[in-house]
Order: sequence, then C-alpha cells, then structure tokens
Amino acid sequence: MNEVEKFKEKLKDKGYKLTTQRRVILDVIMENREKHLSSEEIYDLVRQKYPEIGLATVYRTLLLFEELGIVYKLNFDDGRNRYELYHNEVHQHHHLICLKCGAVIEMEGDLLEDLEKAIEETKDFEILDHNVKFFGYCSKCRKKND
Amino acid sequence: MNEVEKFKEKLKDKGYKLTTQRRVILDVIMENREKHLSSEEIYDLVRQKYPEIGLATVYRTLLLFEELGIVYKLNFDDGRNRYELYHNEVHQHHHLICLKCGAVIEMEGDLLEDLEKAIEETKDFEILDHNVKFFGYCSKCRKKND
DNA sequence: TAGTTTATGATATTCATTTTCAATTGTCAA
DNA sequence: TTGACAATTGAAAATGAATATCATAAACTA
Ligand SMILES: [Mn+2]
Ligand SMILES: [Mn+2]
Ligand SMILES: [Zn+2]
Ligand SMILES: [Zn+2]
Repeated sequence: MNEVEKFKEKLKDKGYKLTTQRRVILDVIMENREKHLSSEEIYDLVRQKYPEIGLATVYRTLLLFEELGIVYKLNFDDGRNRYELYHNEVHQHHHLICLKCGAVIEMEGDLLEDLEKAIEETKDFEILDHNVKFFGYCSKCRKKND
Repeated sequence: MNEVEKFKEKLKDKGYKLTTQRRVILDVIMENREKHLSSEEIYDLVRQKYPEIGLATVYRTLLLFEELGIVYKLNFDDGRNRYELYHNEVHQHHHLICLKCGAVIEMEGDLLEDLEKAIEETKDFEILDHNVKFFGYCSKCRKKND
C-alpha cells in the first residue's frame, strides 16, 4: 500500500472524505516533504493548482490532518504554524535552526536516551514525545564568517 | 552586587532608565521565579501594584528585558508568549509539560553532550543554544490513572 | 429521488501583539 | 532653575494569524 493509499485509509477510517481540496493540500505537502511550510505558504501553493479554494478550508484541513497523524505541527517561533509530513519514526526528529540565514536542518536519531532515562527516574515523568530545537550557525554561514 | 543591581546595570549600560513601571514589572517576574507567566498574567499582577500602567508598556518592557538578557521568552504552544527570569546557566534548561494537567516541570542539567557532539560533527552546525520540551504525564497524573 | 450529513467558501470575529501618537517625564547644558 | 531634547508612557487603533459563522454545494443513504 503506497503512501497516498494510507492517508486515504486514515481519512475513511474516521468517516472523512478525500475531497479534491484535501487531495490538493495533501499533494502540496507531499511535494514539499523537505520543507516546513506555513499555513499561508501552503494556501499559496494550493491556489496554483486549485484557485477556487478558500483559506478557511486550508486551515481546517491542516487541523484535520494533524488530528489524523498525517501531518506534524511545528513551531519555529516566527509567529505562524508550520507543518511537515509525519515521518514514520517513534519520536519527532530534531531541528537545527540557523540564526543567520534561517535554514532549517533535520537531525534524525534521538540520542536522547540518557536524558529521557534521567527524567523518568528523577522526575517520575512519563515521556510520550519531545520537541527539540538547536539554534546556531549552519555550515554555509560558518564558512562565510571566516 | 545583588540581582536587582545587575539588572539596573544591564539597563544603564544600554542607556535605558529604570522607571517605576520597569521596576514593578521586574519585581513581579522576580517574585514568580518558579512560574512561567504570560504577558497578560504579568500585566494583571503588575496592575495590582501599579494600576495606571498600560498594557503596551508591559509588552514593550518584556521585549526590552528579553533583548537585555534579563528574561527568557518561552513558547508552550498555548498561543501566547511566556517569560521566566534568565537563569545563570550556559544553556536553557528543559521543560516537561504534562499533557493532562498542564503542569510545567523544570529539568536542570543538559545531558545533551552526546547529541550536540553528533550534530556538530555530522552536520557541521555550531550550536549556541537549544530549546527542549518533553510532553507526557507528570507523577500526580500518573497516580490518578492507576 | 428526497432527505440527511458532510464539506466548502466568503465573510466576520477573535485574540495576542504591535504600532501610532500625543502627553508626560527625565536629562543635562547653559 | 530653566529650557531644549530625548526617552518613556498610556490610550487607542491597527495588525495578522487563526477560528467561527452561515448559507450554499456535494456526497451519501434509504
Ligand atoms: Mn522536520
Ligand atoms: Mn523554566
Ligand atoms: Zn545559515
Ligand atoms: Zn499532570
């Protein structure tokens, strides 16, 4: 079963229809898997394929996709929600954000086992997920600084 | 030199005055060091001591305090900015957020050395700071679940 | 098909935050 | 002390992302 089929199932399981609008929004997100698009950016891309779509539909659909686990909502502290396709990983991957050029780099692999163990033990806190961002300078910007 | 003296210096270094309004806002934040207050919450507490203050002044002052490194801006994904006194630690501490009761618990100690080393090596990314949140269930809520 | 539910688009509304602007306060040289 | 001049403030308006409303349009069901 391919990716789109899986998403179709997730929708139908909960009694939602795969409308043209939802399909176009899904396509845009899938065509930009390496990006972290904001709602408005998604709206602009979607309108190129389906100009009649309303902004509210985009917001509604992103909310729905998030509930269904199709998409993951991100916050890069720039005052707007951003979204990426839900990767098939246990925990959300980390993001490295360049303070100079704004580039967002992904870091796969938790490497948080020690920390999570310490938290579960010392704080008696059961961890379900995490959200990790690193701020600094990307390789390109570091070279420029020399 | 005590804490308030340090903050006074930070202000004067950059040519800012310690007005009554700024002093009251600082007091409220210092009296609530264990909390993570939102701008509106700070505004409400400040008004108890200084009812004439304007909301814009609170927002302006929090922005200023953030620039000066007096205060740290937090985002707990509840649609508002939150602030806490800047701790004297190299990196920002971690926050554990309970998905049931909303409690915010602090976790001191990075325990991110391995991860940061891996990032610097594999991504050639120079890390200046990080932002780490864990979501799950706090000890109180875990007990209730039994 | 007729009736019911679901989804949509245009528009209005909400809410945190920022901006504007006139009035107030502080600074400092004469 | 006085009088510029700059910094700060409060009230009110503006902004902008996100959500709610509501009438219309599709999709499904018996
Ligand atoms: Mn990502
Ligand atoms: Mn904290
Ligand atoms: Zn960069
Ligand atoms: Zn709890």
